[in-house]
Order: sequence, then C-alpha cells, then structure tokens
Amino acid sequence: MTRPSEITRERILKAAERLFAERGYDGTSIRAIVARARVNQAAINYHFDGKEGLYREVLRAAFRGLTADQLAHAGDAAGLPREDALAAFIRRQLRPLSARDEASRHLRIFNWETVRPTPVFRKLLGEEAAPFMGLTTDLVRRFLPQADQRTLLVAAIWLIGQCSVFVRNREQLAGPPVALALDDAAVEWLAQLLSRWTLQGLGAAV
Amino acid sequence: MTRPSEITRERILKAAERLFAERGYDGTSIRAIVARARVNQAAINYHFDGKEGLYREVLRAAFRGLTADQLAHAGDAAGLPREDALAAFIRRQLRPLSARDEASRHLRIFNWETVRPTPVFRKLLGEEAAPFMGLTTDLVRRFLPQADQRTLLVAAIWLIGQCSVFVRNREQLAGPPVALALDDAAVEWLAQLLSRWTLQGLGAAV
DNA sequence: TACGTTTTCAAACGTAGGTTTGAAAACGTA
DNA sequence: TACGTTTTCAAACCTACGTTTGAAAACGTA
Repeated sequence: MTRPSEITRERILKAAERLFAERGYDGTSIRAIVARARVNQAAINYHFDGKEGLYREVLRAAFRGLTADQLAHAGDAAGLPREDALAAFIRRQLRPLSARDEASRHLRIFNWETVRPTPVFRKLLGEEAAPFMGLTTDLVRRFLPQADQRTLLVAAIWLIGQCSVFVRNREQLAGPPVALALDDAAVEWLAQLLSRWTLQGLGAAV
Repeated sequence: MTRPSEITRERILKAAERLFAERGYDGTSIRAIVARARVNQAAINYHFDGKEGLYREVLRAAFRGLTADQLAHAGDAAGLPREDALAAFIRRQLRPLSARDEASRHLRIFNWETVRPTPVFRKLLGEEAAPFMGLTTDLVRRFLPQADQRTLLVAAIWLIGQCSVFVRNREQLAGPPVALALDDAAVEWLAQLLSRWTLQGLGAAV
C-alpha cells in the first residue's frame, strides 16, 4: 500500500461517513461522495469495490467507534456506586444531544439501520453487540440482583430506550410543539431527570 | 366523483402504504406501486399529483390511524385509577409488537420519518401531534401533579420512548443475541414489567 | 342515444444513478 | 534511469426513476 492511495481512501471514507449519516444509504449518491471527497468517481469502485463495499466499511467504523466510546468507561463503572454508574451511563447516552461530533454521526448511521436493517448490519450486530449489551445488563443487574436473564435484558433495553428516544428525535423535539431546549444545561437537567426516574423505576431509593 | 375512479385511488393507497412501510419513500418506486395495485403508471400522477402527493396521503392516514387508537380510549382513561390508565396506555403502545397488522404498518411508516423527517412529515406533526401529546401529558400529570410543563413533556416522551424502543426494534430483538419471544403472553409480561418500572419511576407505590 | 367530461392507458421523455472502460499518470524498485 | 505495477482520470454505458403526453376508453347526463 502506497501513501497517496491511502489518502484517497481516507478522504472517501470521511466524506461517505458524513453523507451516509446525513442522508442514509439510498439518499447518498456516489457522485455526491466524490464531489465532497474531491476524488474521481471511479475511485470508489477501485478502492471499495462499489457503493455497497464502501458502506460496509463506513458501517463497521461507525459501530466500532460507538461501542469503543461506551466500552471505554465500562471499567470505571464497577468502581462507582450503582447510582453514580447509572447516572454516568445515561449522561453518556445523551451525549449526542449536545455534541454534534463523530459520535453523533455514528449514531445517526446506526439509526438509519434500525428501520430496515441491511444484511451487512445484521451480521455486524450479531458479531459485536454482545459487549455493549453485556455492559448494560451488568449495570441493571446491580439494581435487580435476583432477576432472571430475560428480565435483565428487557431492563437493559428499557434503559437504552429511555435515552435513545430523546437522542433519536432530537430534531423534532427541538422544534414546535415540544420546543425542548438542547443546550448543555438542559441536557444535564434531562440526564438528572432520567436518572431519578430510572433509579426509582428499578426500585432504588433516591 | 365516480365509483371506479375511487376504486383505483384506494388500490393505489393500499399498495403504497404497504410498500412505503416496507421500504420507505426513497426505496419505493412508482413502478413497484402500480405493479402491486395493478393500475396504470400515470394514475398516480392523475390522482395524487405525483409521488410526493401520494406519500402525503399515506402519511396522513398512518398518523390518524396510529393516534386514533390511543385517542379513542382517552375518555376511558379519565375514569380509571391512574395506575390502570398507565398500564392500559403502555399495553396499547406495545400492540404493534404482537399484531402484524395495519397499526404495525403505520408505525413503520412513521419510523422511516424519525431518521430524517421530510417537510411533509414535519408539517403533519406540527398540525396533528398536539392531541396525542396532550393525552400523554395528561396521563403523566396524574403522577407528577406539581411538575412544570417542561418536565411533563419530558415525562411524556420518556414514557413513549420506553415503549417505542421495543416496538421499533422488534425485528432485531426477536433474533440473536437478545432472542426475545414476542407471543401474546410475552408481550403481556413485558407490558406489566414496563408498567411497574414506570409507576415506580414516577414515584407511585406499586 | 349523443356529447362533454372524467378516467385509463401505452409509450416516450429527460434525468440521475452505479458501474465500466481504457488510457494516462504516478509510483516503487531493480 | 527503466519498467512493471498501482492509482487516477474523463468519458461513456446502461439501467431505473418520476413525469409527461396524447389518444382511447369509460362514464354521467340531457
């Protein structure tokens, strides 16, 4: 692998990630990607063997990026009181609300897949979802020590869902009729509210 | 309005609803719709003034259909103890989990819009979301009588989110690694679990 | 039945999409 | 430097899309 060709590859990946996140797979054209990346149109077929191959790469990177971010703090959680660990988890889950950064983009690519998962995505999920689900399950287990596995899984999904409804619908919630402010203070307020309700929901005193 | 032309209209709407639900707006072609509806291709432009006009009609029907279910029971809720009203709300929200019917299809059309809302959808939401949000807000207000409007709104969204994470990701949750069973018994069990956690979360004794 | 309107139809139009092509350029190495 | 390989490039190709067209058919009504 020579250096310049790697640059082209990276430029394509970066542009593709942005556009796929914004417009989804179908809504993003090869021509739009190459225009943004400032490379030749044929480069995508040369480097990634077509649009689908490029998407596969982007998806994998997004998935890794997301889980890596969350798994990086898994170690901390064990050392915290369960209440604090839960609050930290929720705060991290809400992070894309205020930050319009890489994590936010990754999550968006992810979201496109939840409506109609591509085979590529299904495969990825089957292979790599376990660590994150395990982390979340471990967290709720601290509140439901004698629950069975099925209940723990549902609790984990429940917890994730409480956060993701705000993250996913960020744009609608920002406008009328809800008009939820989304500055840092509001996000922190929201995180505390969700923490309290979740703690109580799982039967912990607050 | 003559009779046969109404039949054509209905056939198009029915076919379009199915296809838009399955593949989304971009993923559904006019040609696929007319093939399923067994009508001429130009009929869509004649009756709906183009693909976007057709989508507008389908979206409106989906929205009405979805909220109608909850709104129809809004009257009942007032007469129930708040705990029962909440449980009934959750059970209704989870209904698309077990029923692969019209409601399920409507929700799916809705879901396509959450990633990147079309202007058509935004307009619809602005015009018609208020009754459903009002209903949900009224419900949570019974648990948080002295909360301000912003908190009530967040609580309402929180409640909706807890249900929608299961409904939205039904397909992924049914498969590995979660492998959540989704027969009627399991859905009822899930509804009760969510009811309990939500009740506790909102500070009610169970 | 006769006539103006509404509705259907097959065909074509123009555009945008992903991919392919074959040659030119850049590159690494002997 | 010379040469085989890798990478870039502009152009073309082919397909699928949404829409338009103009005439034929069906319709409602007088």
